Amino acid sequence: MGRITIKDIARLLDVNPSTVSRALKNHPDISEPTRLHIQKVAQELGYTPNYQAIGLRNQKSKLLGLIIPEMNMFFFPSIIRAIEETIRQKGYNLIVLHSNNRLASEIENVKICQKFGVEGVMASLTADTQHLNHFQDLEKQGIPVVFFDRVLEHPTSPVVMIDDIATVQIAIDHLAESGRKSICGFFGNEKLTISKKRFEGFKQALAKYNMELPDHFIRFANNAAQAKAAMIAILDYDEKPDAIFSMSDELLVGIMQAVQKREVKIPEELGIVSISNGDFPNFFKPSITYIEHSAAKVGSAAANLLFEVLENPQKQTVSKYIKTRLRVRGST
Amino acid sequence: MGRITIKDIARLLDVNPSTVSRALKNHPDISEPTRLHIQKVAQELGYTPNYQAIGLRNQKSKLLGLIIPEMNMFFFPSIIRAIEETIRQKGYNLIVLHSNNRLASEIENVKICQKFGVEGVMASLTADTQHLNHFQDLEKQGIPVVFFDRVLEHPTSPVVMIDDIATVQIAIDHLAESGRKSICGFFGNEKLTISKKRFEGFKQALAKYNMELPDHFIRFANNAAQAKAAMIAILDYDEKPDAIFSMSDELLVGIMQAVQKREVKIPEELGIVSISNGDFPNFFKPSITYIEHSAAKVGSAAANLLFEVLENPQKQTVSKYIKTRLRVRGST
DNA sequence: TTGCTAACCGCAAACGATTGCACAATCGAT
DNA sequence: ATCGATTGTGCAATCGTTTGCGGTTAGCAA
Repeated sequence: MGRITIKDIARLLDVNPSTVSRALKNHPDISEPTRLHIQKVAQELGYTPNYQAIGLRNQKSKLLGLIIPEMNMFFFPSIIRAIEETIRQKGYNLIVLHSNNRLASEIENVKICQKFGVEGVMASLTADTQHLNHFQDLEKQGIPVVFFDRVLEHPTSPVVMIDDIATVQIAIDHLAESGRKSICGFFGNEKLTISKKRFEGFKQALAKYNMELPDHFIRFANNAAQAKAAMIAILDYDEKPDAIFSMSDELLVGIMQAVQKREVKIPEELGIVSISNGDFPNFFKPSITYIEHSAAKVGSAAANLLFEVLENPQKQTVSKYIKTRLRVRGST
Repeated sequence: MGRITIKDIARLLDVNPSTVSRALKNHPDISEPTRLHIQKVAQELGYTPNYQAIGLRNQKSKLLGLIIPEMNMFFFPSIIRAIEETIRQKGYNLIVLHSNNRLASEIENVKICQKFGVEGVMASLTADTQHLNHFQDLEKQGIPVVFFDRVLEHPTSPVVMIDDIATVQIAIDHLAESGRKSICGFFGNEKLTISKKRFEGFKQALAKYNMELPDHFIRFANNAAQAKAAMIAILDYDEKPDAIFSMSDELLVGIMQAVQKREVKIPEELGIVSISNGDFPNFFKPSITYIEHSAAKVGSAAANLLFEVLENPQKQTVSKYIKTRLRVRGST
């Protein structure tokens, strides 16, 4: 008792499958009575088009691939939500692949995209990804790729990201203007380009205010637990910072665990600013001042950019920078 | 300059596509030299099997569908991670569909599963889902469905969930044993079966200890913001509870925002217990005591159950209850 | 040489849907 | 009445892969 096919309908109505196909897509060749009749029967039988067959015939799949470095609670749920919403309006669906922070998985995920014949790919890279050879295979086959957030320095494809340098600058400006003089910076995996860039912005911003930057005020952490440990160490030093900059929600969570553990007074003893999607800063008391880095905007921009490339394959598509914005809360 | 197909290889080597196909899958009919040669060439050319064609021919897709009511940060990232990991070992991939808490989207998502020819579906329902007609269409076509977490009372398919009554009992036992006498309960959308069941368990557990339950100590909230508002209202009453039970991480977050805002002393003035996946309780100070409801376990159990049904289509497969466990932290 | 069996490979149909083309029927115009 | 155009439908190939069946060799025994 399998699914109803066009062939089944054709046999039942004693017409040719081609007639059914045309009737179902309102092809003008089919007379109105025939068309309506076929559509009614198809409806009654619960006909559902077979995307595998359609895809094979038309060489498209109505599928896009999304490759993310890991499935965590911080950034990617919002990203996925935004991408889904954007592409569904155009009749596309998403196959989400997580790389578990491993390059080997990422390479495998690209292969999976190929096998399923996705028409385009959006990707955010693992920390270990140092080249894009595996993605070049895709582009050789005419499958466009858009990178977002965790990208490489010189990608061959368009990219969606924030202006890291400027964003960090906003954060440090804010801290400096509110009188902070000794700022400690938390960054993600140091192999990631966004970590490097934000760190670069951090150094530039501090230089602007002639602030010193002791080595132990620069912390690279791969996850919340490492951030927590690093933050505890900092709080146990004699020479304490009077402000913290965090480049992500994940690090912020670790930092705040340490802050709560050591019962540091925020903002009196310590000011805190984080780059954030906007949810986690509200989970703490006081709320954390943040630079809004909207995952939703990144997601929809990536999807729209991908469609641009799909619709104008020849045209050189440029990268897109998402605006960030300071949201002052109670931590500064 | 499209992708390399079996036909391309066959033409190049002047053999029949069937020979290439058999060679690539180590069919014994093909002699070793031929087989090795074909495999080498396929490798060099970067041949990637076309799942659309394979699926069409073999009537399978190597795709499973996952339908979730919404893409939030609380439960579903872990679920997705666990399911992915489980099914990938068997060579399957996942297409994740979110219903945005709308029944219409859920119905559409089922249709999408059909179109893509998924071999099975795992689903968690929206609050508005009151019947499973749309899923019965799937099962009529021989596509098994496994429901998890947000399920209906009498599903026709196997279900993965926790023993709601017993789980809440554990929580209340713990609160009662630590001397709490006046417990306020927070529950999710009241149309959800899990909300109803956990509320039922809550009432039973309180009755066991002869505790009273004023109406305003029962709160149904659809999200963290509603939980926060409700919690603030409770803290502003004259008659305050001495403990809070929360049925999910999402509600816990709202509750804690209110607690922090009103600067309630935890656990002195108020004890808190939540059902939780285990991450969020650590984000607060003190850490929140919770009943561990492992999303990872639910996810892998759902995937394994689905495979059981796929591998033994005739056998009646039974539902599975995931064990929960009390984790005492600082809030009680 | 004949007969027989393996070993190896090709042929062709099939999965479901689409589409260029051919063809039959109808209609209007001359 | 004949021609031409228009309308409506069928035929058949195609997408990439799989697989039952058949056929061609080689090898061996009688």
